[in-house]
Amino acid sequence: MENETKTVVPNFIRTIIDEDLKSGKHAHIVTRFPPEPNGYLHIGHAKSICLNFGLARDYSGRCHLRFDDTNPVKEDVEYVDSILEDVRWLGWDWKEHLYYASDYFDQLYAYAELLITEGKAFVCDLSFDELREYRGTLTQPGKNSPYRDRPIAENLDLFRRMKAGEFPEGSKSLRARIDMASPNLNMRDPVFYRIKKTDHHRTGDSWMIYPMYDYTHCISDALEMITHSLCTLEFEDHRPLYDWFLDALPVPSHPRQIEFARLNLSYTVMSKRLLLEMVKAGHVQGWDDPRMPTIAGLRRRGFTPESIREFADRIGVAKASSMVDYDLLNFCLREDLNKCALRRMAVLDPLKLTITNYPDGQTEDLEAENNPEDESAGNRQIKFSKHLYIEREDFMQEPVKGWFRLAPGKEVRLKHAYYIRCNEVIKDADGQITELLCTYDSQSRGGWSEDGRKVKGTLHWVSVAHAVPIQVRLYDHLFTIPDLSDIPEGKSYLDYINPQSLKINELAVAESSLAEAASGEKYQFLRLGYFAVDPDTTKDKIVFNRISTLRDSWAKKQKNTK
RNA sequence: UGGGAUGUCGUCUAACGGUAGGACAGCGGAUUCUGGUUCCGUACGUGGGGGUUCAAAUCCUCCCAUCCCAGCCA
Repeated sequence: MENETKTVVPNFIRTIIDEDLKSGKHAHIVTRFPPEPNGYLHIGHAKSICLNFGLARDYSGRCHLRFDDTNPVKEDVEYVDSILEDVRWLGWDWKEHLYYASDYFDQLYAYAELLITEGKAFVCDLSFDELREYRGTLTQPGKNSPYRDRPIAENLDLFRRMKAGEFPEGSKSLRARIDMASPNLNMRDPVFYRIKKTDHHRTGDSWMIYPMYDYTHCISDALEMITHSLCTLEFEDHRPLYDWFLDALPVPSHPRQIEFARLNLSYTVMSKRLLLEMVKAGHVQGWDDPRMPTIAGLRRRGFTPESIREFADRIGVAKASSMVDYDLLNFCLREDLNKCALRRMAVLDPLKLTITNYPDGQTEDLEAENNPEDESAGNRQIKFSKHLYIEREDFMQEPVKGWFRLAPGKEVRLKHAYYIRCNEVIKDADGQITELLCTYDSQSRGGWSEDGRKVKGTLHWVSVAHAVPIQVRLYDHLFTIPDLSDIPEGKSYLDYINPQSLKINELAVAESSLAEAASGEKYQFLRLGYFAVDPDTTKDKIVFNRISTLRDSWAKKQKNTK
């Protein structure tokens, strides 16, 4: 990755960093990616990961990976593990800079006592409902809590007893003394410690109280000497609080929070809550279902880390909410795989084709390049014989204008093999085409002839005797509409799940070299698309996921003329 | 209707007072043993009204639209 020499496109965050470096405010930058381990990472997180780690790389700074694990009720080690794996898989290295907010619990607690001592925080006995009432509304100011002016000593005592587990959950909270009349609700004496008698996945049962995000995040950033703390737009309103805590405490630094727009991708959802729902309700088969926008899903589908990083670069970063076209992701995938995926032949919807003038029982080995974009990928042998399969779609009884695939009387090239001409069409009682009888030109071995004859159509094919049956999973968008944030009243995103998002093809056959295909390998099936071997693959059944199709200008043309 | 933010080709994103550029998508063409790739060409945009200025996407002003905020979630 260090070799990626690309022209960096400017953005507002780089502008800020450039200024901070130039002015001497910072000698080097420190960023961080701070996931909460309460779900799997998705491509929206990938944007943030690539942003933070990418900035650190480009500016020779560093990027921390820090788990924001302050709510044991929602968090789990399963998620910690998956996040670690996903970030690593994406190609990033946090080196020794792996942190957990829970590592700061002691320091955080000490700071809280300090805030109390300085009269900047108080223990409040208001219940959830009362608190909501006292908070006021968007247009009306809130009211001071009756406990707001408790003596410092009492606050301290109560807080210590909260810590000791003397009070039930919800009965007390620690709040900052700021301003109940603030137009910013976050500043209306926000709660920043609550009682939760839940075991934490790292600290076990040692804590009865847990600090909240607004308090924890800014201090964690400060302790780690983060210079630029990047987060999404919805935290803009929290920045005053971020700054308030840091101003109120003797922290070693005061990072700058900068907000950017989160990624929205067309035809999918990007909320952990919704994704979790999809998993739980069985609309998909798990977090790593190849239709999911999760890193795990994309990985299983066959997307490469390179393509996702490229995608993250290309979408850029700005403050305006936006929705990125899924086609850009496809483009990045194709761009990457075109360079490195080995070419193979497979037929998804086989139609039998017999070469009548080819010797019975003969088999030939034909030479085929593995990748026209990369000579070093070498060649392989493919088996040719009298009986073949071609794609049913590649034959048309009565060809339309512009058709240059197979049709009665027409000559086409079988890729890497021979020119053939179709002489006869065999149908069953229902009129279904069951077989094509063709003749081949033995002089065109390798798919080329000396006479300069123009044969425009080239088909992929598989020898019947050597065909390896495969299962192919064809995917489409998870949802039927591009913008899931724009759902009419009374409808749910569930109403827009695409029932066609997965089609399983059991008819497909592949050339013999694919018999040993191993999980995770990616190929281009000639003229069909990019495919990855799914982990469901067993010795008896090879399973391929279609990652994406190839561009298809013929299909496009047909669509346009209709 | 309080506060915070944002409006640039269909989409994403540059331009920071001086020719509105790039990418994806689109369209057209060339090359091609993948109707792939590659290459070339082409169309398309500053939310609106006022103002400042020789000059405005950029500065001022009014308006409009969209997004976020009333968890002891992050």
